[in-house]
Parts: sequence; structure tokens; C-alpha cells
Amino acid sequence: MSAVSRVLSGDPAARLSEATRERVRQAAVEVGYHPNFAGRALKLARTDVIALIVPDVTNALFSMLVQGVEDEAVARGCVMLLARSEDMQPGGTMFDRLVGEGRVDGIVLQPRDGTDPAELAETVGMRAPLVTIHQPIPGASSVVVPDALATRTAVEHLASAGHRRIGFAGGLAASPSARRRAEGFREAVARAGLDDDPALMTWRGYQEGDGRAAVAELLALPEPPTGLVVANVNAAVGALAQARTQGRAVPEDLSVVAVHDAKTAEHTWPPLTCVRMPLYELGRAAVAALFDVIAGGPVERRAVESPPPELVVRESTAVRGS
Amino acid sequence: MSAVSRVLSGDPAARLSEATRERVRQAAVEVGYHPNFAGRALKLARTDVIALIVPDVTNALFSMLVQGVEDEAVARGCVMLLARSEDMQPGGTMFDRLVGEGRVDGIVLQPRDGTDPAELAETVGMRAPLVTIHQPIPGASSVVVPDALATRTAVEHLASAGHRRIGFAGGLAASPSARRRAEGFREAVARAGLDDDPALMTWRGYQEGDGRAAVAELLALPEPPTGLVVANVNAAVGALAQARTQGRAVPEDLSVVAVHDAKTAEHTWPPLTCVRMPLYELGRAAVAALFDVIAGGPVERRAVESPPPELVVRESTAVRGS
DNA sequence: CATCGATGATCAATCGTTTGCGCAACTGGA
DNA sequence: TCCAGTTGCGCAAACGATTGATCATCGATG
Repeated sequence: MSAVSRVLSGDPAARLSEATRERVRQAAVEVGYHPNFAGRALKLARTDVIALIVPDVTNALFSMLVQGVEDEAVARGCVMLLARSEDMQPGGTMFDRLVGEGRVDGIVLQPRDGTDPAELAETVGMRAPLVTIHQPIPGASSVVVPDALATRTAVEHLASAGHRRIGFAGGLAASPSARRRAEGFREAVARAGLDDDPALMTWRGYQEGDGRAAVAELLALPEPPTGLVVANVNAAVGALAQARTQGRAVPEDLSVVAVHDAKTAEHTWPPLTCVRMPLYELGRAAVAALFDVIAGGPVERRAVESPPPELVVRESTAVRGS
Repeated sequence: MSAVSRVLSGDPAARLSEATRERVRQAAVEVGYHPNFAGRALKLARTDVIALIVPDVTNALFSMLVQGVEDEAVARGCVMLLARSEDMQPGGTMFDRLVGEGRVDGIVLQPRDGTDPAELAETVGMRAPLVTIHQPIPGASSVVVPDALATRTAVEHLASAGHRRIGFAGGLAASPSARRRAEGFREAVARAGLDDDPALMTWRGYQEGDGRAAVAELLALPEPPTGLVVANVNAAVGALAQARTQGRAVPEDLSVVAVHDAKTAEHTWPPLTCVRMPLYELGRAAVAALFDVIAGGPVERRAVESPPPELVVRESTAVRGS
């Protein structure tokens, strides 16, 4: 048993020849022996399980993220536990068990949009290694994507198509990712010398219905925008629907660009022009950061810079006046 | 320690008064004590972890299923491990570890479309409690949704709108779920006395590109169909795109109904008429079946009959000739 | 007073792996 | 021949929870 354990652990300090190691490996395969997970976990105080906690799995962006997290976990010999239900969220009973019982080595957490970071940090309690995505919380490492660059890219595309009044359908005002996107928007508007009217910026949120409300608000302006940057593809879908409801043609009356790309954007009516963000890479980077935390590294704020946001032109944008 | 363990386990045979039990519970909360997961797992030979293994998380239908699986697992005091990457699929290294090391109490497995059931059963090896969804494999329990009823519902909708030549864009011919859908289609066509032309049935698969290919094939017929039942919402998205590419208007030239509903279907161009299937309930039923297997129950083939498939009329279908 | 049942406290064995350590055998070099 | 290094083998302790069993105490009843 001693030798078997040393060989299967790949322990370099074990006093065993390579020939013996190979013999042991062969024997283990032949009898179908696998070490017992619970025995190992108990002795090593480690489960090789990473949890991904998200507020929602219906979000069109979820699939890329989850693939990134899983691939990085598996590449490091771990498996991924997915948590979406209410009980599994911070503050829930099962979350408490997950953390308190030592079921996972660490957690990648996507906070709910609009969550108060200090409050969340208190709820989570730093009882397990933690990395948040999209939004930092005090005391935890975090990884984000370059939101500002994304909205900047979107504005530049619309500006180059001749749009001077560009609306912004943003996330909730309290949301850090929403603020980063707004910052990029403002910067690009200023840089391009576009119409800098505060009424062109809305803060409804990332859901489909939020996109609808934003468009309703913007189209009610005395001088409505001819271009629109929507801070999230879910909301953009709602924006399209609302424009249609109000008899506005996209892209003829209103050109729309969404931050984040997703499979769904290819099939909207019309297909959405998007800024593709590195969500798969975000997932991988979050797990890498988590391993650094587990290894005792310092709290860090990281951003995924590569691949950079990429404009994907489809059919929701056109040159103004066309 | 002994009393603490008995109380927190909720052991009814323990000789402890309710007052003592309450005192122990309070004390545990106060000192933040949680039993150690690995210690328990080792002693009990059980991890309270259920694995959900799927071939794909980008499928628009995935989110309902995963919510059902997770909610049922959590309701039973378990957590859900998600496995999508290649290494985690049956035959992969991590799959072998998952099963061989006793990391999960059981597995809900969605086989890849077109997988040979006998081959898969051999690969999996019945080394852990297993339930498959959509497709049975020898020796394992399975749960399916009423595919035949779905396609029947779709045909009936088209027939009542005046369509006499209805095409069928099916899954792969080897796929059990595809065959069930085809069966429902044939039955409804026969029952309604519609044009029973074998050339109206295609077997390309469930992917978007497959839907495109099916439509190309059907529109090439000397007498193309005026109505189309697509056996999957992903393929339906492709079908819509292909019709457009070939200058056919939906629903005027071709009415399209898809099996399965998803958020994405509301936003297609035009919004898809679908038959909503009980995927959330499928997830829950699969976990319930898995617990029966774990408890030593017999191998069973189950179907989720409630809620029944429901027609959701959107804008991809119209009365023939309109 | 003696007996019985309920209850609290305590102990030890078990679950399966890991790992430090000691002993023994073998090999090669001085 | 002696010494040192390498390697194989085996042992025991540790990780933390569970659970059967034993002993002691208390209260109620005959």
C-alpha cells in the first residue's frame, strides 16, 4: 500500500526505481485500483474540487465562462462543482455547508449584479479561497474583462458610421462592470467629439426587460439617438424588440451594438453587431487566480487583456442615413 | 464529539433528549463548527455529490435541464458537479477518476447524439449508479421526455393551418430521441391524412448546420413542403437562416415549428413557434431516478409526462396561403 | 430499598490514504 | 573487507467522523 500510494501520487521523493514504479502502475491498472477519494481528501485536507457559483445559467454568456472554468480546473487535475440555486448562493444553507465542511478547495464567484461588495464580503466571510469575476469585493482577488475598451470599440464603430448622437443602455448604476462600460462610453464619446448629452445614458440593468425600458426612455427624447450601445447582449435583445414595438427599424432608424457576443446574437432579428469579450479566457484566468490564492498568493485585481475585445459586425448597424 | 456527531446527523436512534440536542446545535452554531466533509465521506462511503455529464453547454436547452438537476440534488442535500469537457466524458481520464475514486454518489449522463448505446454502456462499465437522459443504454435506468407527442403536436398545428405537405428535419437516424420524434411525426401525418412522402423526412441531426442542410434538401424537392417540423430548436435556428438564404419567407412560404422551446426562440428572426418540453422536470426526474438506483431499486425506463408538451405559437407559422 | 428505563459521557475501532522512519539487502568503489 | 548509497519493504501514526458498547447517574415505580 505504501509503495502504491507513493507511485500513484507521483511522489518524487519516494525511494523507488523507475522500473518498480512502472510495475506498480501496471498492477494498479490491471486490478482497476483507484485511490479512495475520501481517504485522500481526509489526509491531504484537499478535495481537488473547485466551485463555480453563478446567479444565473440562462444568461447567454454563461456557456463560455463555464467552459473556461472547467477546462482550467480539469487541466489542473480538479473537477468543477456548479452552483446556481438560491440555497447555493452566498448566505444560503448549502453555501454555508460547502464552505464550512471543506467540500471545495476554492470558489469562483460571479456576484449578482447590483450586489453590495462590502455586504457580500461579509456574507462570504473569507472562509475559503475565493476569486470573484466581473466585480471585486473587499479582501478577495478578482478578475475582470476590459469593459471600457469594449464600449469604446462600440462607440468608435458607430461614430465611424456617422452617428453623432449615440445612446447608452447601461447596467445598474451600482454595478462596477456597468461603471467600467459607462466610462469607456464617455471617453469614446469625448474623444470622437460626439454629442455629450447626459440624457443619452440610461442605467436600467442587464436583463432583456431592462433593454426594452432603456430604448423606450431614449426614443422618448426630443432628439432620440440614431446609434445605441447596449452594455450586455441580453439587454440588446430586449432593445431590438422594443425598437420594433415602437416602429423603429434597426439598423435604419437605430443602429445597435451590444457588448459581449453570444451564439444567440447571430440569430436575432436582425443579427446583432457585437463586441466579443474574452469570457472563456475569463473563466480560465479566474481559476488560475484561484490557484494562486490557494497557494498563499496575495489578493490581486486582474484583468483579461487577451484576446482583446473584437468587433463582430452583423446586421444591426449601418451607416447613418442609409 | 460523539454527541455532536449524533445530533448533527439527525440520528433518531441516539439516546439524547431534545433539550440536549438543541443545546448541541446551538453550540455548533456558536463556534461555527461544521463536520469535516472528507471524514464523513470516508466513514459513510458517500460524498453527497451528483455528477451531471453533458456533451455541450452551448445548447440552448441546457439551462433548464441543469436547473432541474441542481434543484433536485440540493433538495436532497447533495451538490451537483458539472462535467462537459472531453476528459470528463465517458472514456476520458477524468471520468475514470470520477468513477473509480468514489468522488460522486451517482451520475446523470446525457449521451452524445448518435452514440452507440451498447458501446457507451461498455465504456461506462456500470461502476457507479447511473441514469441516462434522452437515450437509454443497456443496464442503466433512463428518463426521457415525450418526443412523439411533441412532434405530433407540431404536425397538428401545421395541419390545422392548412398545410398538406409537411417536412421533417430530424436528428441523426441512429438517435433514439430522433426516432421517437419521427414516430410521432409519422403518426400525426397518417392520422391527419397528410401527404405521406418519404422524401419529406430528413435525418441530418440536431445542430444548427444540420437544420440548414435539411432545409436545403427539402426545398430542392420538386414539390417542397409548405410546413416544417424541426426536431430541435438549435436546428430550427439553422433552418430559418437557410430559408432566408434561399429567398423563402417564413412563415409565408414555409411555416416552421420546432421541438423544444428556449429563451433564444423568442428572439429569432422571426420568433419561433415551438413545442415546449419539460426539460426542468426531466432534470429533476433524472435525479429522483438516480436516488432510486442508489437505494438499490431496479433498472427502469421512465418518461416525464407532466407537464405535457405545450405549443407556443410565435411568428414562424401561419395559415397556408396567407 | 431494589430494580428498571432513560439519558449523558466516554472509549475504541473503523473507514483508506499518506508519509516519516527503520531495517535489510544489494551494489559499487576504495 | 568495509563503507556508503540506493532501493524495497513494512510499520505506525495521523487525518476527522461515525457508531456500537459500556459505565454511571438519575428519576420513577413497585
